[in-house]
Amino acid sequence: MRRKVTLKQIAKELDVSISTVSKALRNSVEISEDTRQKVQAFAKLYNYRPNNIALSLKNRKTKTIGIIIPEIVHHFFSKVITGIELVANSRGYNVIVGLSNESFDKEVINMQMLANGSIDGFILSISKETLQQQDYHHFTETINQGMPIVMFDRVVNEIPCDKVIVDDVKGAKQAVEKLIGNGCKHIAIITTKDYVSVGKLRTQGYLEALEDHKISPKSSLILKVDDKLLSENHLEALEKEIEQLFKSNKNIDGVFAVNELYAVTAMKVARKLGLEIPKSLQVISFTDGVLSKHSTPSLTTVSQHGQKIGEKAADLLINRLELDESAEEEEDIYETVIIETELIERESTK
Amino acid sequence: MRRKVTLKQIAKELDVSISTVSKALRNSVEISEDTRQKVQAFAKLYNYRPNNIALSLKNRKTKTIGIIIPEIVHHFFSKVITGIELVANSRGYNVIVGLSNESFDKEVINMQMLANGSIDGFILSISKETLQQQDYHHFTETINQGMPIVMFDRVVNEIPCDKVIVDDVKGAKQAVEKLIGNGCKHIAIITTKDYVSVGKLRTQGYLEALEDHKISPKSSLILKVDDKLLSENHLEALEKEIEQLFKSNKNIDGVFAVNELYAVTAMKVARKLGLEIPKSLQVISFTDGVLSKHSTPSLTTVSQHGQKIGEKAADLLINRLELDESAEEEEDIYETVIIETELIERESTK
DNA sequence: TTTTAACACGAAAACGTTTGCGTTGCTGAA
DNA sequence: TTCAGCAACGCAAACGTTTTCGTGTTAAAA
Repeated sequence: MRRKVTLKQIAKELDVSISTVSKALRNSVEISEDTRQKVQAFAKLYNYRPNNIALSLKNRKTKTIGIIIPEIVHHFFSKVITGIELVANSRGYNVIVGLSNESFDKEVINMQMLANGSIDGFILSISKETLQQQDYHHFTETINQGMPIVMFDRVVNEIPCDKVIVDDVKGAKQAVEKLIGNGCKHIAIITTKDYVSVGKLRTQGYLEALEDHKISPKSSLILKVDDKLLSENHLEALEKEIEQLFKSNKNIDGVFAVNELYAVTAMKVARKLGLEIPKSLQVISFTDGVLSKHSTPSLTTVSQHGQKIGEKAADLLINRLELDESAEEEEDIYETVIIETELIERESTK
Repeated sequence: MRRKVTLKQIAKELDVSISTVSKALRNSVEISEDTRQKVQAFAKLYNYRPNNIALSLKNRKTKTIGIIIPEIVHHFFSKVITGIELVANSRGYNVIVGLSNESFDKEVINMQMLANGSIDGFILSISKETLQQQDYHHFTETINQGMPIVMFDRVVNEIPCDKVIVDDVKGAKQAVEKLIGNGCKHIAIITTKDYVSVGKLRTQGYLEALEDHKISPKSSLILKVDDKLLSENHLEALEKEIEQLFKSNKNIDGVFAVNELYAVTAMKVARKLGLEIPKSLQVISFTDGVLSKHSTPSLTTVSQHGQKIGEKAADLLINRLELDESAEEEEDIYETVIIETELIERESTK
């Protein structure tokens, strides 16, 4: 087993100085053609690669991006990561992942673990607990220390950083308008509690669509599900809540759900109650994931283009990183990019 | 904006040497109570954290694990990452992710990017292209350089490293035996081409189960789907193939699919052909993901316990890393851990 | 022959730590 | 008074790079 070879070892072996080796490998004109070739041949033979850590220390940049997300077993987030990784890699960056597991503490700890030199900047989506507690000091602190952050999807406006979001209001509105256009008169929404910003915004879109079409919203048609029910272990409880919704509102002919799980569960319950989809009940869901495509009937969804979000976020971050480099003067002008949603029609609507 | 503070700055500010600061912060007895407190107070005030990169360089270890997987938008792989991240974090390690996208070249490049000092060891699952080309030099080379690798799920025996796998043969066999026990007489399998090791093994389990029950396998009941059809864009082609299978074998009463997508697609086709599940057709799938849980009917599956696989892999790797440390003498005894599969019964079987 | 310039290379600093060891200054004992 | 011994601290090396600034040699120009 031969350990990784260093400049020093090459230098010793060839009886030249470390600097000569370094320069020879970087094709410096200072080095004679002769030694240059000797060094390069030797380096290739021993498969020399510069030590990344040493470079990071010297350059004071790691060419690594830190990602903090609530969970990874989630179609949307993994799509975003795919996008980030794609552009990061093509621009010579690595990607290091931390999971907050929707917990404030883990979010803070994860950020601290990474902020001490391991990475050049963050791309993150805020955990629910953090949103609930509204404690954002760990974000502002890292930003103050000169480490840029790009937030996506779950963002908060107060924090000075670039953001990539979808227009949740607009996307939801379009979905509900689709239902209205398809003849639905009594449209229910299955959403989350309000502290989840995206849930709140999608609810707002729902309300705006109704309002625009002179339909007065009924609070009994708005089901705000507790987040605990999102975990896969509380399916029955979720089903119960939704069943209750249908039973106390027999005339529901359209459902807008803020995520796939709510939608497929609603379809399941509806089918149990004898409703036919899309004949007597039409369903649209936010978030275009695997479930939508393969459920029966397949779901009409509002696609968020997770991968595109990731790509854009990575581009924003790397741009800022490499801009800092040249013009050390940082303009505190932050961008908020809105990725357009897209209504993907499938079998759950007419 | 105050940049990250270093030992040097603290030293200068307090008019002591760098070593004094370092020792004071680490509570060395060499330092007087007085200065120790002064230093610690100052450090806390300025929120000093040792620079990870500098530590990595000095200690020649990064406390970071590199993961290379074919894709991340995949329930199984993201579950594995969750597991890895869980134990890695609890043991003080970070996790850096590279996606091979099932490509040999990207796998090699990704490994090279990380192997140059950025990480202490790899956890990986081999890309399909690599399996097809059977070119494993990048694995053996990194191992030769003293960087341990743990492989999971898609492994190859020739490579000297720890491995975490599920018993694909046994899992598949149990599934098929379940179908047989439930009265199925004509059981089809929908699998992949043989170079995908897990596909091959699961097929083997299928055959063994049949053999054990004196059922002679019929080649017409074995559908080996081309991988290209796994990508979400070739759904119709996949459906066609499966439809063909059903049409040329009208008596099929059981289907064992090596992944969820094949299974739900099979159910979809079957339903279209007028087959009732599970009455006239029972379906079991390998890989317990989101689809299984939420499809209609929900799928009976062979769960691989992805998270547990990740946890075990991380433990193996970190154990080896921290063993190297003390007893530099490495025993080349590698472990292959088998995570038991579990048959999760749902609505697609009687 | 002497000066100059090009050429080829080496020494050393720097990035931020940790740590073994050397160096002060002082106290107490001989 | 002298010296051992201790307390408290600083020096310097090391991790592996890159890069600036020498420095020595040689050949060409004066």
